[in-house]
Amino acid sequence: MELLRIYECLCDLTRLRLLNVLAEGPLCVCHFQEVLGEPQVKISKHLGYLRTRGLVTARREGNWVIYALPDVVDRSPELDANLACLQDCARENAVLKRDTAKLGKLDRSCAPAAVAVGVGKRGTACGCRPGGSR
Amino acid sequence: MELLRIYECLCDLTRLRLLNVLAEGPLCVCHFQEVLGEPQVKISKHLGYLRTRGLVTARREGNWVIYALPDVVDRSPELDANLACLQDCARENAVLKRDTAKLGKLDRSCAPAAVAVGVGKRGTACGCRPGGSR
DNA sequence: TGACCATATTCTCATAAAGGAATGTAGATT
DNA sequence: AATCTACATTCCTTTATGAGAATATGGTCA
Repeated sequence: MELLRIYECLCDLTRLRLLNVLAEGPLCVCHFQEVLGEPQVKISKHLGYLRTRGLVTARREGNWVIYALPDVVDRSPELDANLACLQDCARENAVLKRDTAKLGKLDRSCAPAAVAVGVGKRGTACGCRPGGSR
Repeated sequence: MELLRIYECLCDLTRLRLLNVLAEGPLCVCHFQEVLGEPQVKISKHLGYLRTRGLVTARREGNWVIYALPDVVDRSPELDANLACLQDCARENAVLKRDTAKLGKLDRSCAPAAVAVGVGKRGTACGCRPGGSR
């Protein structure tokens, strides 16, 4: 039951926050770390969880990995409905709103737009400094 | 976070089926048993789970207990949105559709409509025979 | 090649959740 | 009072889930 898999993805706070942030556009792992303020393992594992269940996609871009929601045409009706519902609910939710606000204040140096402009070629370090990997 | 509690309720198949059936109207436990084809403990425990989290209400009616979705005015926006979303998704889901169809074929002798008509007074056994409690 | 950066995986532990058997309970019937 | 019916709870076992520390991987840069 695909619907059930969707809800299993939604029933954890960290994953809810990840999906909420992703609704604003694709993002790399280090920016998730910064926005959520959670350690790298945690972020990475939950992104992996979402990925294996088809709730997000991932592509490598130089040193970092960009996660995104599936293209609208690729979404099942259930997924589409639930992502929309989550968006609705997020507007009344303190935690999710705070994350979204925090995201807005970042200069997303490794967001796909920036990457497309050539950051990938020059390969300067990613803009965010959540304290590094360890 | 209330939204999270909702998703925690939705991330189990049995509970999903219970809520889906409840969308058709209030129902007693023995009818849930019959529609889902699951043992009494399982049904009862999951209804308890939903109840403590405010996803359903329960009232005693003679020998049996009638469960229902909260009145629309009592629902949080999040709950309302997600119940509506579930309804949408249910229309494309084999298991949920089958449950709903099976429910339609029951004569719900202990449904509140019937109870209001006086079955409670006479107290004949409930229409369903899922094999009894043990 | 070797250092480095961003990310993923493995191991381990603690906690939670689901299922079933057996038993308890509230209210109705006789 | 004894019994029955519908439902809830307790106890136990099994399985799943989440978290963190440590380590590995894939790609980049000097």
